[in-house]
Amino acid sequence: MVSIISVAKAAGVSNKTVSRVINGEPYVTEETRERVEKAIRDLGYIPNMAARLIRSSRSNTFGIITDYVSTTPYSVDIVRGIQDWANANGKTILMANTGGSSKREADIWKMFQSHRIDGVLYVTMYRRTVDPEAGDVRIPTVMINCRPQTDELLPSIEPDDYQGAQDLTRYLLDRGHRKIGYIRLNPILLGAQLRLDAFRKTAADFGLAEGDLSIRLGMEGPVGAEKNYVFAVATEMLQQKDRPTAIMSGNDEMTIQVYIAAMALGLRIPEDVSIVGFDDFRTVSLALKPELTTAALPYYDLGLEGAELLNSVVAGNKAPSSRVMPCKLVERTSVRSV
Amino acid sequence: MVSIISVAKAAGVSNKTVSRVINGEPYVTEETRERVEKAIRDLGYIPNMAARLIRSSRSNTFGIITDYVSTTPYSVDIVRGIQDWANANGKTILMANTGGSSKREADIWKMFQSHRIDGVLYVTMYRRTVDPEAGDVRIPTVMINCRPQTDELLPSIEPDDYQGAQDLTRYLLDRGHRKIGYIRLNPILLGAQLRLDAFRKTAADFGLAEGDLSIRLGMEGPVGAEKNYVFAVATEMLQQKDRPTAIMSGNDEMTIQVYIAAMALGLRIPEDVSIVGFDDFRTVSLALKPELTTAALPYYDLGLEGAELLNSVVAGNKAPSSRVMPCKLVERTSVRSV
DNA sequence: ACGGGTATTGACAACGTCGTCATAGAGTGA
DNA sequence: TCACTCTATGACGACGTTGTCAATACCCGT
Repeated sequence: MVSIISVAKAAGVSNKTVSRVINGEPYVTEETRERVEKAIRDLGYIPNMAARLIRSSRSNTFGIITDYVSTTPYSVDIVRGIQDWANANGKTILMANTGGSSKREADIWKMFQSHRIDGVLYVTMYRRTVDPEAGDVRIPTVMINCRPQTDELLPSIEPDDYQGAQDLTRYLLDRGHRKIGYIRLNPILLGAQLRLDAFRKTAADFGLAEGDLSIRLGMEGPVGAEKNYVFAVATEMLQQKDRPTAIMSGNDEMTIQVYIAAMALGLRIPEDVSIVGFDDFRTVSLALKPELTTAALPYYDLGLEGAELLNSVVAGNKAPSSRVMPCKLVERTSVRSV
Repeated sequence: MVSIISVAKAAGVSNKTVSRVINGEPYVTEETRERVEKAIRDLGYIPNMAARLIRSSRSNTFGIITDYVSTTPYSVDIVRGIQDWANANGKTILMANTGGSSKREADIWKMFQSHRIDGVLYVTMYRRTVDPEAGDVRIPTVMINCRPQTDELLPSIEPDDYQGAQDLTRYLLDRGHRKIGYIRLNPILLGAQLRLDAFRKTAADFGLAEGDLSIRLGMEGPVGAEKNYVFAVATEMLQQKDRPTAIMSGNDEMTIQVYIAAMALGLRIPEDVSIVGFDDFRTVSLALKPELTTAALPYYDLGLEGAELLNSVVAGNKAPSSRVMPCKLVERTSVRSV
C-alpha cells in the first residue's frame, strides 16, 4: 500500500511536509504543495484512517445500533438521514443490528469500543423505551425514536405523536365530523397511547362526548407477531346503525384493512366514510384509492437531527436532553366535509 | 485509553505476552494466562482495531454501498442479512449511501479505501444494472440485487425473478385459470422483463393463446416518481365482458390497487377474481383481506449469501461469477380454483 | 553587519499492536 | 554429563501518521 513516505520520496520532501499538505496546514510553499499533490495523484495515495486514529485518538466515526430493521418499513429513513449527515460532515458510519438479542447488543458495544468510535446513535425501528447495554465505559450516546427506560439522562430525539394525532383530529372536526371511530395501535408502541390521548383530549376539548367516539383495539402482542383485529373491528364499527362518519387508525398499514372492510360493505370512501391514517407510509398511502390523508412521521429528520445532536454532545457542548420533532399532516383525498 | 501496555504492567508481564493471551497463541502458562485475563477484566481493556490493522493490514471490515434505501421497503432485509453474517463471523460493517449521486459514490469508494476495508458489497434496493465508480484500485466487490452494466466479471447475487413468476403462473394454471391478466412492473426494473417473459412463456407452453392473456403496463418513469396506471388499468381490465379470472401484478404494492379496483366494481376476491402479487412485502400481503398469495423475494438470503461470497473472494478463492436465489411461492387465500 | 522576527522544512518520537528473534529454563536421550 | 529440543517469555522494531521541536533561510529595521 502506498503510504505517506512513498509520496514524500516521490516528491523529494519529508513525510511531515506531505502530512502538512494533506491536512491543509500552513507553511508550505505553493510550489512544494503542487509537487506533493502531483505525487499524491500519481501514486494514488489515500490516507490511512487507522494510522491517523492511532495518533489522534479521534476516529471521526459514529456507530449506529438498530434493533429490528424494517418492522416499520420506512423507519430506515432514519438511517438514511444519519448517513446523509455523516456524508456531508466527513464522518464514517459503523452499523450493527442487535436483532433483539441483548448478548449481541453487548458484543456490539464492545466492537464499537474496539474501533474507538466517537459516539453511538441508538435507533429503534418503532418508538419505544429501551435499556441500552452500554457496558461500563460511557460513550456519548443519542437515542433516536426511543428513550431510556431508566431515568438516565441520555439525550433523545422522538417524533411528536401527540401533535400529529391532534392535528389529524382537528382536521376531522374542522370538516364537520362528530362521530369518529378510532382503531388503536399496538399498545406496546410508545406512540400508541400518545396518539390515543391526543385524539381523546382534542375531541373532548371540542365538546364531543365520550359516546361520540368509538375506540377499539386493532392490534396487540409482540411486535412482528401481533394479533390483528383491524379488519374485524373496522367491519363491526361500520355495521353499527349509528356508524362513525370518519375513522382514524393507528397507522397506514392498518388503514388498508379499514379500506377493504368499508368497500366490502359497499361503502364508498370518502363519500360514505372518511378515513385517515398515521405515518405517511407512502407505499400504502399513495397506493390506496382515494389516496390517504395522514400524518407523516419525520423519520429522515430524526436521523439528521440525531446525528447533529450526537456531534455536539461529542464536541462537549451541553445538549438539550431531549427533543421532539413534529409530524406533518399530509392532506390527500380520503376525507370529505359533512 | 487503556492499552496492552497498561495490562502488561498490571499483570507483571511483557506486552507481547498479553498479545499472546489476547490472540489465543500457544506458549503461555495457564497461570500467566489467568493473571493476564484478570488484568484485562479489571482494567476493562478492549483491543484497538486501528492499531491491529496498521500492523496486519487486514481490517476485517466490509463496506456496503447502497443506492436508495427503502424504495422497496423490505429490501433493507438485504442489509440485515449482511449484518447477521458479519456478526456471526466477527466482521465489521461500514455503511454508506450514494443517494444516486455518482460524485458521492466516488467519495465513498475513497472513504472505504482510507479505512482499508477488505471488500465491498454493492447493494441496490431494486434490481437493476449499475456501473460502480470503483476508481483505479480494485477492491474485491460483490454485487447484490444488481449486475454490472459493462461486462466486467464482478460476481453478483440476484433473485430469480423468472422462476418466481413461472411458479406463480403455473400455480394459476394448475387451478384452472385460462384467462389471466398481467399488470406490468416499471420496465426500468431488471425483474420486470424477466417476470413478464416467464409469464408469457409458461402460459404459452401450457397451451394458452396470446389472446387469453391481457397484458398491460402498470407503471413507468424514474423510480420514486413513476407514473402510476395500476388502478385505471385494473379497473378497465375487470370491466371487459370477457374479463380474466385471475390477475397477476408486478408486485404486492400494485396489488393494493388491484384489490381496490375489484372491490369498487363489486367483485369479490377470490370468488369473482383471483389475485396474485410478487415480493411478499408482508406489510401489504398480510394486511390485504383475503391475504395475498405471492412469491417471496429472498432479500435476507441475498445479503447472507453475498457476504459469504465476498468473504471467499477476499480469501482469494475463485468464486462462481454469478448466482441466482430462488423466490419462494407463499400460498395464502387470494386464489381459488375455477 | 547585526539582532529579531517569520516562513519553510525536516528529524524524531509516539500512538497500540504484533511479528521476529533472542534468551533461559526444563526435559530427553545417549 | 552433553548436546538437543521444547516451552515460556521478553526486547525490539515496524506499520502510517502527526505532534513537537529544532534547523535553516529569508527579510526587516537599525
